[in-house]
Amino acid sequence: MTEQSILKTIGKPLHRNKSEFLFKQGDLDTSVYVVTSGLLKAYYLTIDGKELIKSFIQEGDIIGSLIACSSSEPCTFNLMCLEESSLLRIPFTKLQEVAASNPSFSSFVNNILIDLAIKKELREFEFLCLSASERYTLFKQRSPELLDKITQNDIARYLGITPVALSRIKQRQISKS
Amino acid sequence: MTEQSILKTIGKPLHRNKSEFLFKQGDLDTSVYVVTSGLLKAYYLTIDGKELIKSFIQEGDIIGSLIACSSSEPCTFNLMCLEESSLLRIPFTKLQEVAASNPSFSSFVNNILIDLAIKKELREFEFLCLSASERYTLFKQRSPELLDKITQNDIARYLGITPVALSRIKQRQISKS
DNA sequence: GATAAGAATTAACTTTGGTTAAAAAACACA
DNA sequence: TGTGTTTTTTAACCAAAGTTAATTCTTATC
Repeated sequence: MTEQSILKTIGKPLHRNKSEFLFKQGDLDTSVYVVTSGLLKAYYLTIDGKELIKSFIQEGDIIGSLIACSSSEPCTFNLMCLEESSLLRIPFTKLQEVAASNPSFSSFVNNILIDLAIKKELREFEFLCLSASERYTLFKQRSPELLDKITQNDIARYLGITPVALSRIKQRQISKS
Repeated sequence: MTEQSILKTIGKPLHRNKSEFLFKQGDLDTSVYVVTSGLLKAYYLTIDGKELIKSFIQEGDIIGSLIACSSSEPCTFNLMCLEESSLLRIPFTKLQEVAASNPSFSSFVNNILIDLAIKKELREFEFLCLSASERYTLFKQRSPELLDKITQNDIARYLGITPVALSRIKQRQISKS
């Protein structure tokens, strides 16, 4: 049995329309979601109502609140569909159960965690070492498929700047090339 | 046998003086290091010679280049001692070997990875949602023990700003309180 | 204690990004 | 096609942070 087929066996199929949520900040959701199709965004809402985007989640990606899963605390971010999406919901405990009795599945979970940690390290690198303009260039290179699916507002909020600032950056980049 | 004693069994003890390196950017080091005592910094060096600090590593912490370990690519950062330090060096493959045959050690490794991913997520949150001044306040709250061990220059490079900017932030915080 | 080296502060100036508001452009859909 | 909504751009002004350089403070060492 492949890992993917195990996921299908233990996961419950879910469907959400555009703008619908899987969970919101403060919810207690200890599930992990595998995206079968569609597009989602994970984002923080600050006290003063500002939205900052953690990540975009596409087909094949896996998402969930690590903090909620590992210590049953409330989710610290929102998970919302940018497009109609199909997912599999898998309780984190179920994932641990299967991993405990199946070594190859355990190392599969391990690799997912390593990939996640690497992704977050890369993002740390980008915030530490790159300017907003450089981060935007990198985003265009790495995720060209997202450019026409996501609003510029959302790209800005993913890069950690305001939409106005991103618009200016684009102008600067055009005039300098 | 506890996980800690397994680590001691499979790890080679190492000792480094202040300013010495465990590895440098570009090295191919697929080991993981457990810090027995001392203090280290993991940092990036940009092409134009700027230093940006990923993390400070203290007693009990585990550090290594995830990218190097998981795909045998060169390390993307430097690991240097800020104080004389004792460590255990453990080849990543060895860690995987033991995990493959020992379920409880496997879930131990799993938890380390989850903790790492959570730490990096927190840092992402801070860069996305907080100002430099707020990040500095949080750093003081969370790591008061580091304040007198680390230069302000290094704190600034950890917060993603210049030492000059941090000095200004301190002034502003004093005059506003 | 004197001297040198490194760390932190301060100042002046520049660049980048935030804020607010208005205008233009793109999009949705009745 | 027309109307309303959302997105993007532009402008003006302000705040935060980078850069460079000079100065002061600290620390280490002889």
